Formats: sequence, structure tokens, C-alpha cells
Amino acid sequence: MILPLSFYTKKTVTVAQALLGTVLVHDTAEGRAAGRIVETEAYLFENDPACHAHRGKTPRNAVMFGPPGHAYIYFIYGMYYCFNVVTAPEGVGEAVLIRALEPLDGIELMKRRRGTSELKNLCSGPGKLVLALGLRPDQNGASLLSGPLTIWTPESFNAPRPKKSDIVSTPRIGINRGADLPLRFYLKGHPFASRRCSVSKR
DNA sequence: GACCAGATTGTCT
DNA sequence: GACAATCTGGTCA
Repeated sequence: MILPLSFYTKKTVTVAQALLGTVLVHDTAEGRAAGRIVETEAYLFENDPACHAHRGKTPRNAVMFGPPGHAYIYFIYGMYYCFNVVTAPEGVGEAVLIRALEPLDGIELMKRRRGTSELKNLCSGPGKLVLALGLRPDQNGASLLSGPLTIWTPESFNAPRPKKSDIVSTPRIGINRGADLPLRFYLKGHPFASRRCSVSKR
């Protein structure tokens, strides 16, 4: 079953945790690629200087201010894209960054797209999973409720539904502002989560 | 395994 | 003109 709109209208932090264990699916002409979400980060409208929406609406972040249940895909560091799920009511700029997947379906396709055969290296980072799933910048703003890009319940893929006690929260990764907020969530001890946990770097 | 530099470009100040 | 919600490949141990 595809996650309904009501899934995305809850509080952003709640959605970020509830997304763990669900399955992100992308159907293309090349075939289906799907993975279980094992790591997310929440980006909030208020009191969160790391959020793109924090300084108001711009052409780039406009999708974050749109209706929930849509994809926000943006370009970063000159060569990568990040995939987010828009949450919060229309007019409020919040989203959940999908940071890592456990590959489930279309693994050969993912390996080809990523140019590696190492399973753990296919989707263990926000830039990597965008490549592995074949997401493109023109998917920015696409609905996740129908169409080629969707998110499914764990049961749809016979995947386990995580318990509350399996979810760990830590500070987010790769940001400077708001780096102390514990808005990153991942499944405890999961081998497919992205590396670089809490290294101090400048 | 840990740490560091480089790649590369859209976006906002 | 600086910087960014990153990744890869190098060096050193």
C-alpha cells in the first residue's frame, strides 16, 4: 500500500521517524528500483537555521512550501542531488531528507547506475541513493501519492516494521548551522546507514 | 581505519 | 564571491 496523504500531514519530526522502515520505489523504463528507508533527517521551518526554508521562500525551496507528500530534490556541491519528502501544511516550509536506503529491488540496476557492486555502497548516503534510484532534477515537485515515484508501507515488501526502541536520534550531518539539534533518525545498528557519524570537522 | 583535499555549479548575499 | 543537507580517492598508520 502506498503511504496516504495523511501520513505526511503529521508533525515533521514524527514523519521523519515514521518513514524509517518504509520503502521508496522508483519505476522507470529501465525497471523498478526500491529500497527500505533506514536513515532520515528532519528540517523544520522554525528555530532551524539549517533548513533551506528558514530564510523564507525562494525559487529553489518553493516546493518545500507546497503541499505535503511531494518530492523536493535539490542540487548540492556542484554535482549531487538530495531527495526530500515535503511535510507540513502548504505555506510552511518543512521536509524530511532521506539519507540512506537498504536496497530491496532492482539491485542490478542500482549497481549499474552507481558503478559499484558493493551492496553497502549503493544507497548509504543522500547523494548515492538519488543516483541508485535514477532520480532526476525534473522530479522536483512530483507527487509521492501516485506516479513513478512512491513510498510504500513495510508490509508491502515483507519488510519488518521498526519498533520505537529501534530508532536512534542524533545531530544531523554535514551542516554548520543548527548542528546541535537531534533531528537525525536511523535504525539502530543498521549496516546500510551513512557513515561519518559525529566527526568534528571544519 | 582515520583523516584530508579536490571536484564542480547553482544560489543567495 | 562565498558557500553548500556530498562523495571519492588519496595518504599515512
